[in-house]
Amino acid sequence: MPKTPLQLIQRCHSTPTVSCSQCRLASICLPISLHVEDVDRVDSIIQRGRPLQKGDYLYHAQDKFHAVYAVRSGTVKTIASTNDGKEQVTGFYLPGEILGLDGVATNVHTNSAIALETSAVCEIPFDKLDELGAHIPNLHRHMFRLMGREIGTEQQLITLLSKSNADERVATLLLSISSRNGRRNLSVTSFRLPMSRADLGNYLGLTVETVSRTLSRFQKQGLIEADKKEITITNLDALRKLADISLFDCA
Amino acid sequence: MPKTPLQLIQRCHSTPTVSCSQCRLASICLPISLHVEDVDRVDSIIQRGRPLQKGDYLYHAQDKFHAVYAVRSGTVKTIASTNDGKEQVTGFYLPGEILGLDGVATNVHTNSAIALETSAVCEIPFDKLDELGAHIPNLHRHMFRLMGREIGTEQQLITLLSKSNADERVATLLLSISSRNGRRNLSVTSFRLPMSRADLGNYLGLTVETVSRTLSRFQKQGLIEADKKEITITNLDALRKLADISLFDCA
DNA sequence: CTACTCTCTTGACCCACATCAAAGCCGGCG
DNA sequence: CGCCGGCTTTGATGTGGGTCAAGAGAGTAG
Repeated sequence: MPKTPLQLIQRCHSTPTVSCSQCRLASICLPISLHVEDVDRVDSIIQRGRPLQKGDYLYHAQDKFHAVYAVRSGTVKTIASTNDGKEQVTGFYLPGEILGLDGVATNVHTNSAIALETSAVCEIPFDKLDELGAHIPNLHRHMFRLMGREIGTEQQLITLLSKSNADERVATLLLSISSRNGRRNLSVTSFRLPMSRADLGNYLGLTVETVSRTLSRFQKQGLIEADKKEITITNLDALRKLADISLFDCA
Repeated sequence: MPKTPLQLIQRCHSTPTVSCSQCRLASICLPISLHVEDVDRVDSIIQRGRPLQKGDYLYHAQDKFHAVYAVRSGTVKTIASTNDGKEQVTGFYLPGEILGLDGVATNVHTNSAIALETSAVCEIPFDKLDELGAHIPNLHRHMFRLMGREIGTEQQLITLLSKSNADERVATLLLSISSRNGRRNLSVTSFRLPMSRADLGNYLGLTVETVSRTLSRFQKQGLIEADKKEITITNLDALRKLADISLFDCA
């Protein structure tokens, strides 16, 4: 039975076509191959969620956990709240990425997920996915990889927060967003930062002011051009030299 | 078929007896019940590793991933190295805890694991565990919980690193180690910090000096008594008030 | 016993980033 | 149009914790 190379589906996903009417799990997750009929089986349990507007909650902390979510378009952030009311942005999720894996441990979401802009999200019931795994041998391993990747990403963020200064943090995040947009190795590349300076700062453990200042300085130094949320990386090598820790580049 | 309540095995684990000659997975992981024969099946794939001396590596970063490890006695730390040679302590693992889940995503460990003192560790081949899951329905879900817990723990550390000052960080860690030692709600409790001040600081994103100063001040304020690595919490409530973020208390 | 090393503690100083403050920019709406 | 509220930028000032330096213990080897 022929395998479905990921490349194909992924291309379909990054430039959506009519035929790609449903999210395809295989295209969202890590690069392994599934049998064609398995891809279909997996896809059949995926629900297309209603579109999210900016500020809409996908789920709240304390909600019962029943599904993970794949971002089709737009951007979603996850935040965790501490006892004393502080909020920590724990992740940004771009198209093709999976969120909602918090909650697997306790069956309750520990984060809230909020759309940063108009977004489309697919819902993947976790129990059904788990059941399907009994018939599709690779699927469980696949899900483990998914969670393992989340662990890896978080460890890199921990290192970043623990060991880096403001320049390194901001540079790292710019490179991360850029490469997750598929602009991995272009020497000059521009993209949109979908989140506010406040969200950026919160995620990176910095204040709004520091983020803003750092971006301004990067611009003066000719590393980037920044117009509000539109960013152009003009000196990739210099930016890379700043960001010794590569966030999200693991897999 | 009767279920094996976790309580029983766990008690066996925390005060090892002759009959508990092998680590029992069920006793190490999250509180779910397995059928008795399933517990045996799972245990049958577990290898008892050779004892580790202080400073010994359990595995190195870049090693091929083939197993996760359960700490039976002693303490193990995991560290991640950045491109430019900095090292980040990503976790401390006490008896009954599982490490090695980094590497699930890429089949290569991204951390190194090092014994902080003489330690005994069991090796659980991941592939075999995964295979067993086909016969033991709960097992896969169990492993998901395990990884989900790791994700939760890391998110709490991220919040701690991003939002807290030195006092909060140190207080949080003390409470975490204390409760993981089983001294959860005793108003006066003492325990041993198995890691050096340097490791503590590295983990918490602080310098050795700051850790030392903070502990000294806690002592002056009557929150704790500290004699080198021996710690006694003398004012639990005050310490709790400092540490708004509860590390490792999720599950 | 001394000498050496490693870890921990304490003090003095300094700097990166937080905080406080103010002004610019932009979109929405009456 | 002009007003208002949110987001961003920039400047001025303050401070928590990093850095540097010097001892103090404690363990180990000789």
